[in-house]
Amino acid sequence: MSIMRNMKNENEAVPKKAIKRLQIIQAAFKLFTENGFYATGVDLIMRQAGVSKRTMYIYFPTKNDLIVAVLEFYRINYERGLKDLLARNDLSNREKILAIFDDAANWFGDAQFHGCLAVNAMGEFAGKDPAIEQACHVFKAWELGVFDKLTDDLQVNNPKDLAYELLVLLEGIGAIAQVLKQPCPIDLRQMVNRLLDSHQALTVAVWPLPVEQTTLNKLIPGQPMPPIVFQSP
Amino acid sequence: MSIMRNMKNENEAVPKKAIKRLQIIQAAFKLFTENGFYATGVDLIMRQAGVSKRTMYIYFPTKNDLIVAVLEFYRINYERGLKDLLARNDLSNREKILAIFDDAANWFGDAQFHGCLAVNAMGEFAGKDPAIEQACHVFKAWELGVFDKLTDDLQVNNPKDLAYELLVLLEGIGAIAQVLKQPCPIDLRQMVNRLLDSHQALTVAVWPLPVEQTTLNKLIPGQPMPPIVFQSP
DNA sequence: TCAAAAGTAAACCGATTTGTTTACTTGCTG
DNA sequence: CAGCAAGTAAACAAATCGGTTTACTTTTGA
Repeated sequence: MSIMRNMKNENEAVPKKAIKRLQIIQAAFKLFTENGFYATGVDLIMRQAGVSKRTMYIYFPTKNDLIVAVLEFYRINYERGLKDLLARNDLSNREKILAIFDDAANWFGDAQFHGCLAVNAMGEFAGKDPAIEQACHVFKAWELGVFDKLTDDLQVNNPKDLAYELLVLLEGIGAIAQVLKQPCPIDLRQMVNRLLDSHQALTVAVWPLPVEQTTLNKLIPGQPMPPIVFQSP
Repeated sequence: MSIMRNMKNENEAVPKKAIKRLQIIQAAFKLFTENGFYATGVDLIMRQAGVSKRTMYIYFPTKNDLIVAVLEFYRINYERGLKDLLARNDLSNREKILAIFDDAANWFGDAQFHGCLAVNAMGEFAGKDPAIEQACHVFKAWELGVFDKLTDDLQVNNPKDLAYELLVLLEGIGAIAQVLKQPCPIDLRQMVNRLLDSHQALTVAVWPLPVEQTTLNKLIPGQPMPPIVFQSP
């Protein structure tokens, strides 16, 4: 069970007032994910949530308000799912990054995977509802921020760039999985490892032997060489 | 002007019968791209196409039939835009790949960029209309095929994997651009080059200096070393 | 205990949706 | 030039949309 599919039911221990609100959001989240936003009517949402339409419109005066709340829930749910992993101190940052991709690959491989909700929302509301656009932006910026925190104390020259490129991989894998609906044919861990290596170490492929020592010396004059990493071709 | 935004007007020299059809498809393509599928009504499409509703429903019995035709047009339009580039014999395959990403970066950087139409369509119709799903699948499989052709006579171990990973980059960059609406902060050519290098050459990062010649020799015992490539860190 | 708060169920509203039909006009071609 | 194919414009239909309102019931807390 991947993080994003694991919707924890902590409806207890929460102010009772907020329970109804959460019921609505969770039902709407499921329906929006599976059927899209425009295609999901409010009548169906209220029926699935077990809530009257009047109550719904007290908590969310418009459907778009509900959509914004669902996108915030989407992010908070993901954040909570990652919390334990990110807090572990027995894992290196590289291992945490790899774990994120392992989990994502598991999620994307689900036949029920319908793509990133924020991307889908942009496809339907870009240029039409600023609040929804903003919520999508916040989600994606948060994702980038997760990788930022994991790369900034890594020994790399441009941790921000590395974080962005990791997000590129994550989004790319997801988008393709959403459309092709086939198991990802590549070794994702290997791809991530290679990306990390290419940032963490000065990478040089050599041919033919013998390589002159002077060639290696002038790669980055005056700078210490980064760690040695071997990669299979 | 990127390939995907350049909608050639070859309405002349085409059977007059098909002109109306193309008018409808082009208008629908623009509206679906900018406003989404569900949110775009057929009345607006027919008005923008300068065509009566009756004519529209003769060419496309249902709105979803039109959507399928638009997705096919989306692919054919892209294919035609790439044709000249792919046919050039003064460019290496690596240069053609880089040119595709240059063009895509230009396209994604447009403030009017609304993401890949096939991905957006899946977000709205996944699990609801098999014909639309199929059209999206065909589009993405075609994109993968373009990279397949460009990598299979490259000197790499797993050209299919490389092609898939190139598509991952393309999709990832696009999805992030769609949501964040910010200029891509990374050096895309460098990222692509590094990916190609990592497949084309045995890559090894070295530290610390001096590196012993024997270290290099034992990388892959008995196998010839691949070509030398220097990459900036 | 009792009144306010919060919830339900369902009718209702006007606007909009896809899709159909009718009456009329244009344009090509034998 | 006659006639048919193909087009337009607009009214129309049935369903559904987001959202409101009304009448009634349940829950809750001082």
